[in-house]
Amino acid sequence: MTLPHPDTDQITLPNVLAALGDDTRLAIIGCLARTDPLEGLVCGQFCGLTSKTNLTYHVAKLREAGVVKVRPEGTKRRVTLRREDLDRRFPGFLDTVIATAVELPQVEATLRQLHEETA
Amino acid sequence: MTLPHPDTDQITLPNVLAALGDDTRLAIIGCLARTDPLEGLVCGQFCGLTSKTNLTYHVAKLREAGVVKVRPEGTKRRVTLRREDLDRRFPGFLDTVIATAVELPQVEATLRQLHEETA
DNA sequence: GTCCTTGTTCAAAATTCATTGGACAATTGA
DNA sequence: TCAATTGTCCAATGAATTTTGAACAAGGAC
Repeated sequence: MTLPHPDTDQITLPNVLAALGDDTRLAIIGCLARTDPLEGLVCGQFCGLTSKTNLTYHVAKLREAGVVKVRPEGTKRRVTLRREDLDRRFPGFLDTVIATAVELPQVEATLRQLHEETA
Repeated sequence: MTLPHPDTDQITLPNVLAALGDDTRLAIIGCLARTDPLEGLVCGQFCGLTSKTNLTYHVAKLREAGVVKVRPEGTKRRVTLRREDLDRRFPGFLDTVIATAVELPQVEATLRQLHEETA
């Protein structure tokens, strides 16, 4: 089962801005920006941010806006940033957002948690 | 009576994104981006977008987020983009937003209306 | 097969946001 | 002073968003 994603040229700025104008979702982006772009993260790794159910909701918002790609892997969902697509559509935009998003306290906390679990 | 504006370093990305993630407010930004940066526009000139009361609400949102400056001029309110402040805080961000915002249909319509009135 | 993990779905509740209308304040101009 | 212009304030409504919990599905490990 593949999830619906907008084509590159169907990504609109109002949608992207609305998707990013939320603390939880901005934190998700910040986390993704600080991990291997190809690897991404699976939903469960954001559990420090909010509940499982709520993550489903927020990740779907980001996916529908065209900000992230969600690829099923068994029972997991691998989430990656659509960097190239966003760069082509709104050159420079993602970089400036990321530059600030990576420093959000929620992002620090979530990533620290992940590191501890890995160790 | 001067209206409260956040200092440059108090402008936060979550607030700015939330402020811009709305069609009416994005249209206001688009209109401002296509007018003399020093002149700006007065609230009434956005009346094509929505009601007078509603404009007060949206312009206040933009002001509180640090996106625009609102300067009283008699009974009018002159609205200008805080270009330098936003550029210093999030380099490149405003440019990419504007590049898309200026082409919104609502912006075209509103500016056409203004031109007709002037003529 | 049976558990465990991961995430979804659904309906409900809570919260936030956007919009409206009426009354009003401030300034300008006649 | 009087009227017109411009915009604010307030309370209420409507709409959209976010959050929650319980039940469920799909896949992996055993």
